[in-house]
Amino acid sequence: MRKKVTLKQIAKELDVSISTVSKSLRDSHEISEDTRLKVQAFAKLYNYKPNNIALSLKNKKTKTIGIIIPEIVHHFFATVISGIEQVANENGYNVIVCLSDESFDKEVINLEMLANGSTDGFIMSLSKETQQKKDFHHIQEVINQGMPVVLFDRVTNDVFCDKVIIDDKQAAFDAVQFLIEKGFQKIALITTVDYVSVGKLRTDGYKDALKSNHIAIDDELIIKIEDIDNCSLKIENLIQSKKCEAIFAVNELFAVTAIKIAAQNNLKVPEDVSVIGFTDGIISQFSTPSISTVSQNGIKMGRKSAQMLIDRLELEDEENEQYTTEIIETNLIIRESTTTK
Amino acid sequence: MRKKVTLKQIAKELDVSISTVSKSLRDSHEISEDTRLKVQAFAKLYNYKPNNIALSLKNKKTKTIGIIIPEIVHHFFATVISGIEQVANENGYNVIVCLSDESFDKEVINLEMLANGSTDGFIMSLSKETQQKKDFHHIQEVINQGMPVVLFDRVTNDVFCDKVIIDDKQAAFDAVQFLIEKGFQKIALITTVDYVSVGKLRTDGYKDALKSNHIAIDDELIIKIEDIDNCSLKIENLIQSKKCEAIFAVNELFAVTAIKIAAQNNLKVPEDVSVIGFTDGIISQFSTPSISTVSQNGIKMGRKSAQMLIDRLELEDEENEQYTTEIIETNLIIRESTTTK
DNA sequence: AGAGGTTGCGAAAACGTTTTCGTGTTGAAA
DNA sequence: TTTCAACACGAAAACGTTTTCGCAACCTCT
Repeated sequence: MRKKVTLKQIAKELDVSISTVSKSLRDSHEISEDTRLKVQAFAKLYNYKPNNIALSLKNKKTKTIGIIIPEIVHHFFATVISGIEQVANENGYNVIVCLSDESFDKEVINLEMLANGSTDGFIMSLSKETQQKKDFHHIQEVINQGMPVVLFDRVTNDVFCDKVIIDDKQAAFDAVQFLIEKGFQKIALITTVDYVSVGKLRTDGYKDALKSNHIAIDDELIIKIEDIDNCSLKIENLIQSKKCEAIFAVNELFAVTAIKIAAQNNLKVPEDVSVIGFTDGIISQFSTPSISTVSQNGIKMGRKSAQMLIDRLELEDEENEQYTTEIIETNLIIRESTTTK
Repeated sequence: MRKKVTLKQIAKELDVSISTVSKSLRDSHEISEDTRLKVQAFAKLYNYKPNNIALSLKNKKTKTIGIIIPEIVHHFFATVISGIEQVANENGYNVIVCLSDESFDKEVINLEMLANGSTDGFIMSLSKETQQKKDFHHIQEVINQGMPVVLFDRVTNDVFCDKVIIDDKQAAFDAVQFLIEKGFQKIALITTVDYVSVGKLRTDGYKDALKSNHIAIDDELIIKIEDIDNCSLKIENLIQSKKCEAIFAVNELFAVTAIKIAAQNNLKVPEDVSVIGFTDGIISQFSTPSISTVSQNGIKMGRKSAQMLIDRLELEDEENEQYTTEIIETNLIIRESTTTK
C-alpha cells in the first residue's frame, strides 16, 4: 500500500523546506531551475497531488456544490442533476447530492450538515413538506451565512435568491389551449393538492385557458390527487363518468395512469379521449400510445442553475448583484395520445 | 450576513483559550462546570457548528463516499444511488456523485479528483469504455493507496475488491426457462455487444437455458445492439422475419422497443409474441402492455454496496478481511407482456 | 509546613497546504 | 573594499479543529 505522498515527505526526502517544494511545484520564479526541476521530477515520480481537504481549508473554498432534492428516482430530477453535473464539471466543481425524501426534517438536516464547510453553495428543489409548512428559515439561514442558493422548479417567493423555473402556468395554459383548438370542450384536469407549488400553477393555467375560451369550469372534471400510490380510484371515477373528451395531467404518472385506466374501461386513447401530460420523461416517450406532453428540459434547468450558482460563487464583489429568476422555456411535444375531435 | 463562528472567536469573546472552548463543547471533565456551561451557552447562542473541512483534515476522514457511475438518467442507477444514500445517511456519511458518461477518461479524472482527499472510499459501476479497454489501473491505484472500493453491477474480475452483483447469468437463464416452460421454442435474444459484462452474462444465461432444454441456438434469433439510439432497424428485421414466438431482451429499452415495433408490424404482445425484459424500471411498469421482467432491486444493491464500504471503512484492523462478492437475488416479475403458447 | 494529589486551564502540535516575509549568499557596481 | 541588488531558500503564520502535555493553584493528609 503506497499512501499518498505529501509536501512534507517530499521536502524531507530532498532535504529542502516545505516552502521550496510548494513553490517549485507551482513554478515560482523564486526557486532556481535546478531545484525546481529536481522537485518536479520527484513529485511526478511519486505521483504527488495536492490534498483537496487541505486546499479547501486554506482557500475557504471547497469547489463543491450541494444539491438537495426530494428524490432521485424521478426522471426529471435525474436530468436536472445531470445538467448540473455537466456545468459543475466544466468549471472544476464536484457535486454532493442529498435527498430530502420529501421530508422537511431531512431537508433541514442535510442543509445544515453541508453548510458547515462541505460546500460552497446550494442548488435545491423544495420538499413537499417544506412547501406545505412554508418554513424556509433553514434556507434563509445559509443565505445569511453568505452561501449562495439557487432554487429550481419547486421554489418559493418567501426567500430571496436566484431561481430557475419554467412558466408552469403558461405551459399548462398552452397545453389546454392546444386541446381546445383541437375541438375539445370537456377537458378534465388531474392535478396535485394545492400546496405543491407547481401543481397549483398548472391548475391555474388550466383554469385560465378554459376561461379565456369561455368554457365553464366544471369541478367534477378536476381531481386532486394527494397520494400518488392510490390515485387509481379517483381517476377511475373520472373515466367511468365519461364526461370528458380530453385530459390534462400535471405529471407523467397521472397521464399514464389515466391511459391505463381508460384502456381497462374500453376507452381508447386518443380515439375516445385525448391525453396530455407534463414532463417529458421515460414514460411519455415509451408508453403505448406515446404521450403528448409539456417538455421541461431538465438538463437545461440543471445547467442554468449550476451556471447561476457558479457565477455568483466566482463573483468577487459579493452582494453586488440583484437576484434573478430565470425562466426555462417549455415546449409541447405532440405524440400519439392526442388527436382532433 | 452573520458568518459562521469559530472556536477561536468564541475563545476570544469569552477570554479563554481555544482548548478550553473545544473541551467544553465536548463535555470534557477537565473543565469546570461553570466554564463548561458558559461556553456551551455562548456556542448555542451563536449556533456554533464545527467546520467539517477542518475535522476532515484533522481526522483524515471525510465521512464522504464517492459514487462514480456511467449515467444518472437511468432508473436503475438512480435507484442504486437512492439505496446508497439511505445507508450513507444512516451512518452519517454524505455521497458525492460523479458521472463518467460511459467514458474511460472521465472515469479516471473523476476518480483521481476524488481520491485526493475528498472521499474515504468509492462505490462504482464501470463505464462501457472502461470495460472495453479492460484498463483498470486507476481503480487499482486508489485501492493501493488504501481507499476501499466497492464495484457493483458492471464489475470486473481483474481487480480485487468487494463487489455487489446480481447473478446475471442465472437470472437470464430463469427468464428464458420460464418462456420455455410456457411452451415457446423459438425464443429470440436482444442483447448488447459482448464487452458489456452484464450483457455477455445474460447472453450466456440465455444460451444455457436453451441448451439445457435441448433447443438449438439459432444465431438469426440473436441480435446484438451496439448503439442504443438506432437499434430499431435490427429489431424490425427480427420482428418481420416472424421467426420468433418470444423475445428475451437484456434491458427495458430493448424490450419496450421490441413491443413498439411489433405493434407497428401488427403483431400483438403477448398474443403473437411474448416479451420478457431486464430491469424493473419505470418503463416496464408503465408501458402498455406492462412488461414482464427480471427485477434487479437497485435499492438493495445500493444499500448493500454502501454497507460493505462503510463496514470496511470502519474496520480498525485494515486488510484483515478478505474481499467478498455479494449476490443480490433477482426475481422474475410476470406482467402482461407474456402468456402461454 | 511539607509532600503529594487533584482540579482547571493554556500552549502547542498535528493534519496539508499556500504565501508572506526575512535572511544569508553571491555577484556586480562604485 | 565597500554597498547594494538579485537570487535562492527557509521560517512561520494561517485555515479550524482535537488532543496531549505541562503547569499553576488549591486541597488534603501527615
